[in-house]
Amino acid sequence: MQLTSIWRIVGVMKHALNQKPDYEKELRKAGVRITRPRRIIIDILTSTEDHPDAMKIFHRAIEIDDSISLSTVYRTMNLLEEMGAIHRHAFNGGPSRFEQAHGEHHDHLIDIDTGAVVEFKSDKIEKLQEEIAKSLGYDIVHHRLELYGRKTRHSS
Amino acid sequence: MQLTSIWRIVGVMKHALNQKPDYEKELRKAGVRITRPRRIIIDILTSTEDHPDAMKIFHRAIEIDDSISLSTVYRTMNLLEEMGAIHRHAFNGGPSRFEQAHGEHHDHLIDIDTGAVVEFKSDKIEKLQEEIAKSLGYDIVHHRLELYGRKTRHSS
DNA sequence: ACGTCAGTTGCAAAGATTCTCAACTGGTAA
DNA sequence: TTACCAGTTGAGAATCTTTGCAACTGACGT
Repeated sequence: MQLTSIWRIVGVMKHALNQKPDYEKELRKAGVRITRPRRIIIDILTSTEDHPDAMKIFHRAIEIDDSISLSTVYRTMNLLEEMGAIHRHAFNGGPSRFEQAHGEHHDHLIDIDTGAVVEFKSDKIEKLQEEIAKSLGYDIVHHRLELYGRKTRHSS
Repeated sequence: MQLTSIWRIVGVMKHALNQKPDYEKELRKAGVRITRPRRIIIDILTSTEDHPDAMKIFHRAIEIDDSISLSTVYRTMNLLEEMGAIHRHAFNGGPSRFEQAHGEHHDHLIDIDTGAVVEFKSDKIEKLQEEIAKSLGYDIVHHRLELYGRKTRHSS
C-alpha cells in the first residue's frame, strides 16, 4: 500500500500527543498580557476534551476564581481566536463553542444532525489555497474551512 | 493559452451578469414556502449591492410592509444561508452582514486590513472536499471556506 | 373555489455577545 | 522594588439573535 492520503484525522491523536503548547510564552511574545483570568481560561481550554461554549467556560472558571466575569470570557475567546490559538464553531443558531487549536492547524467536518466535529487536514487543499491567494495578490494569514455534512446513508 | 485555471474570480462579474437568479422557484423546489415576508426580504437582497445586516434589512422591509417582524428577518436569513442562497459575514464582533450568493457557490478571501471581500471558486478544492468527506463517511450538504489574508508586500 | 394542515409569522421574552467606563494590574524602566 | 501607564477587568447596560406560542396562511387535494 503506497498511497499518499490526501487527509488524515487529527482529532484522534488529540489524547496521544498530549503536548500542551506553551500558550503563555506564545501570547507574551505577541505582546499580550498574561493576566490571572486569562491564565485560568487558557488552562480550562487546554485541559478539556470537549467543545464548551462561553457560559460553560465561565462556570468552570468561577470555580477557580469567582471574580471572573462573563465579559472577560468572551473577550478572551475573541483574543485567542484572533491569535489562532482556538477555533470557534457555530451550529444552527446555538451559542458558539470553542476548542483549542492544538498546535497544528486542521479543518472541520461538522455533522449537521448531531453537531459532532471531525477534524482533518489536507495538505493538498492548503497548497491550493496558497496558490489562489497568491494569484489574487494576497498572503494568507489564516483560513477557515468547514464542511457541513450528514452521514452517508447506505442504500438500505 | 490552454491553461485550466484552478480558480476564477466571481465577484467582479457581479454587475456584469445582472441575472437575478429565480430564488422563488429554487426555494419552492426545495420545499420552502414562498410567503409575503420572504418574497420581500429576498427582493431586498437581490436588489442591493451592499452587505446589510439584519436590522438594515428589517428597516428596508417594513417600508414595504410594516407588519414584518425582526424575528422573521433573522429566521429568513438563517433559512437562506442554509439553502446556500446567501452568505453571512461576521467582522470583528459586529452584527452579521449578508449578501446574496448570486446563484453559483463561491468562497471568500477576506482582506484582514480593509475587510474587502474577493469571491472565488475552485473546482479542484471542491472536489477534494468531496473526497475527504466521503472517506469520513459523510455527504457534504454545504461548506464554508474563508481565506483571511493581507495584500502581498512587494519587496520595496 | 374551498377546506385542510403543516409550515410561518408576530410578539414578547429569553438567551447570547458586545460595549462603556471607572477601577485595577502586568510589564517595563529607573 | 517602586512608580508608572497602557492594557485589562468587572459590572451592568446595550445590542444582537433565537425561541415559545397562539394566530395565520401558503400549497395541495377535492
